[in-house]
Amino acid sequence: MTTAASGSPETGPPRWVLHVDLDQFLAAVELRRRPDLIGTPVIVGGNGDPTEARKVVTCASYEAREFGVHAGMPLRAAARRCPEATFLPADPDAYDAASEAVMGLLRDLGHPCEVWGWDEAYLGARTEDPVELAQRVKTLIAGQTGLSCSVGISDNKQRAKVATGFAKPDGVFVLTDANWMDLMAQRAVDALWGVGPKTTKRLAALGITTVGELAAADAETLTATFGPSTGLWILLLAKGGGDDTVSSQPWVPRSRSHAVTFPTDLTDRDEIDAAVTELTRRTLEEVVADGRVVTRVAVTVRTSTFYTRTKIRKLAAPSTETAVICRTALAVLDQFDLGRPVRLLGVQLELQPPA
DNA sequence: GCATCCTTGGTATCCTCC
DNA sequence: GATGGGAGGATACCAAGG
Repeated sequence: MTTAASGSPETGPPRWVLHVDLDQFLAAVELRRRPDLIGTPVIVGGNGDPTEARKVVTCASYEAREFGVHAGMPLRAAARRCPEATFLPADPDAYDAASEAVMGLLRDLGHPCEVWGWDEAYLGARTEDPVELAQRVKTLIAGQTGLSCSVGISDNKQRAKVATGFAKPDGVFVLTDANWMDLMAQRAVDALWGVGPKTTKRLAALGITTVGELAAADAETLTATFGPSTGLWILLLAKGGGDDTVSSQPWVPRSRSHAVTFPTDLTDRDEIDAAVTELTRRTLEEVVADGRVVTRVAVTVRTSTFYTRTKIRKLAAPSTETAVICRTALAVLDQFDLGRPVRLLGVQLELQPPA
């Protein structure tokens, strides 16, 4: 190791950020209980029926990806590309359990551990040998759970996440100031974590298409285009910077929501009302089970033309009362012009911070 | 009493990620 | 010709209040 991570005191080992990412997580959990499918294309999504309309791929095994199948693709399209694949329904309980087993192992390592969803976590560690730690993590997870993971190593979360991309599958990769520009300068800006298709397009309008060009861009131009916060943030990302905090504090959700895309569009107002009421009740039950209290109620409507809008209303006072919250949801729904068939309805409950 | 500036709260939308 | 579901942060705009 030639380059020390930042943030270390004058004495003691440097501080590193390790991004641990489970490989093809949902598919891997399925393969663990269906070893006969190892080495074959497996596609997880919907209810496991590849002819099901309006459902998409949640996770594709590496073998399925070779056919061009990827997350977010309609199941029917996936079936056309890879008819020999095994299609499996999503099993959230199994993924919850597998994820918790892995995160428990990571927390027990004694380093700050920040969990990011089902299949990712960051470790903050002071060590002279982060690669050894990464290998130890991989061995531990594989031995205890049978799951493989990749580990990206850097001095901040964003760059560690990019490093994981170089590590996949089942590898370890170190990305620091020493090799950042060599590896990233010629890549398109959307190689940066946090730069998506919209930002890529707006940057292209400024004549910026690569990470190197973005890193050399004028800060004032960027802030004028993207605002003071986002403009400086993407400039920092391009230079290899990012957020170097790793917190073990448990994640506290700010909201809870559910949405459904209907197999056929709804046109009957009573049916629409009933669907919003059902979504509200289901979401509220989960909120109450978590001991949380609702402050605002949002309703999302997507019409048959894919026109999607959200409206939101603050409650007169924080509440967990079903009648109050359902009434509010229906009142918000009432603000929409429901002249077109409804494809999707969603309800989001915003929550009071816990005391 | 009126105009102006600043702050804050509320809402809507955009963008990104897994 | 097809576009799921869940979540969070940033930005923009408007209205109200000081």
